[in-house]
Amino acid sequence: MVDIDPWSSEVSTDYDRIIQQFGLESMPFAEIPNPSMHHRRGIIFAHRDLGNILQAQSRGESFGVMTGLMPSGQMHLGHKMVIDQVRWFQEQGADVTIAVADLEANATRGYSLAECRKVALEEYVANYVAMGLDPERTNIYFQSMRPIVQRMGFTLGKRTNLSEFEAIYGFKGDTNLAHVQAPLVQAGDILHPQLDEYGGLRPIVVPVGVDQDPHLRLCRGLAGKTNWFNVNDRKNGGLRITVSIMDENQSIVAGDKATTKAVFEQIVGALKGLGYSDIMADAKHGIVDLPAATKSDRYPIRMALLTLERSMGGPGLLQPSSTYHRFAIGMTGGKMSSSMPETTIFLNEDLKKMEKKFKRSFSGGQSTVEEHRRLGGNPDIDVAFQYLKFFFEEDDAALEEIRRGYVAGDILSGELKMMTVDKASTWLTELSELREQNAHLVDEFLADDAR
RNA sequence: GGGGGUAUAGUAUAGCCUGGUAGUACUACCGGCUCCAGACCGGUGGAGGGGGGUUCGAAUCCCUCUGCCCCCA
Repeated sequence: MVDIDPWSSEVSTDYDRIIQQFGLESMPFAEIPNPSMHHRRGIIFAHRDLGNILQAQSRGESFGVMTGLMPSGQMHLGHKMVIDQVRWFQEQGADVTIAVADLEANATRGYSLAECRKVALEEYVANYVAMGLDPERTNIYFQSMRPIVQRMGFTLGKRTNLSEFEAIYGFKGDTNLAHVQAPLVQAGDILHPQLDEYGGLRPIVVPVGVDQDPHLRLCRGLAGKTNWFNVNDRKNGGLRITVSIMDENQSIVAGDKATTKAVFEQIVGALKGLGYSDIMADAKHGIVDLPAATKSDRYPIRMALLTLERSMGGPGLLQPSSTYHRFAIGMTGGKMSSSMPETTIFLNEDLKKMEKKFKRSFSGGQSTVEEHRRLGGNPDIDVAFQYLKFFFEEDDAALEEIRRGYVAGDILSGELKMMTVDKASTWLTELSELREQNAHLVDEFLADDAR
């Protein structure tokens, strides 16, 4: 995990470094249809394989968005950011799957499953309802009630080992094994929506903060290792498909010569459907070349091969896509953390408490009025401004006007705080009303196996 | 299977040997300063894992359970 220095005004370079370090891709802002506030403001700054999602969407094919919740503690603004993104994907046509990590909360935090359920419904789902997710296309399930995710975690565990966990998570000999199981079950959570019973093969995107990337890297690695067919760049241009022979599929894809030949005929058959005229299959060397294929062809090719793999009895799992958002600064200027209530605002926060928190929040103002008028404030480190930017001011022009006013010294820090408090009050009040009004919908969000 | 260590406030820790007011730092909260916050100054909260024993009195000594750490096999 990379520490993100909240004091730094050179935030963008930090995030550039993260993109480098984590091997992420920058957000292709120009290609995002109907960009949200988070996209426009660069809050969502990177992704992995988002192209899969965008391609599926532009072709009118199905795609999904996945997230999870730990049913402990209260929902706060940090959670809102993720749900806003989930809702955006839903508005773009995604189906939504939400995992309640009750097994994990039970094993690592000592909550009973009954408590988990209560917290999940009353604290989390109630807010999802209020934040406008569509119950028709949202499925919330409990890990404990969907055994397939545990089974998948078990199976996927074959593709990794303790050394990798040590490297990714810093686990050591003293690590409780419940913490070792959790990421595997989580991989099951992320991948299982692709199963035929849960919507079938389609790209799934997981919006997260960068601190969650290790989970996704693991999950992508695990999924990739189960694939029977590889798609790689070909030296002379185009793409090359090779067959990955392992214990599980040896008898199916690599028996005698006749079997191998038949497999390659099937690969060619699957690719023909995509309209390539030049398919160079070489069963003897175990390769199929597509000289004319381009980078953007990877996705349809991959999907065709996964479909073929499934028809042959393989798991046919597509690596999940992901997007990465910046973290909002904590109220006190440091990190926002649910274990430190003074650093964030809860979605059911009392308005007076909220106001108090803003009044106490770190500012980017100067020491005296005179200095402030002369030098202006620094919105990059000013909590009130950052909260308008991340959460409460949807209007870009209005936000920019406030920013200019603050930088110019026309708006004092105290004034900016009051503006933010007003906005936050309105939002929290509306959210609370919506929670009440729509409480009856909570049940409709639950998957059949969660009722 | 055997042996050793450890458990103190939200966090990090002192005190235990030699029983007698649980101390410190950060955090939190309140006040001052400040347009506000921070910094700074002043103040206020909050704690010995569970059970049992010894004792007038136990964080401290003993037993035990539980959690965590380590060593040997």
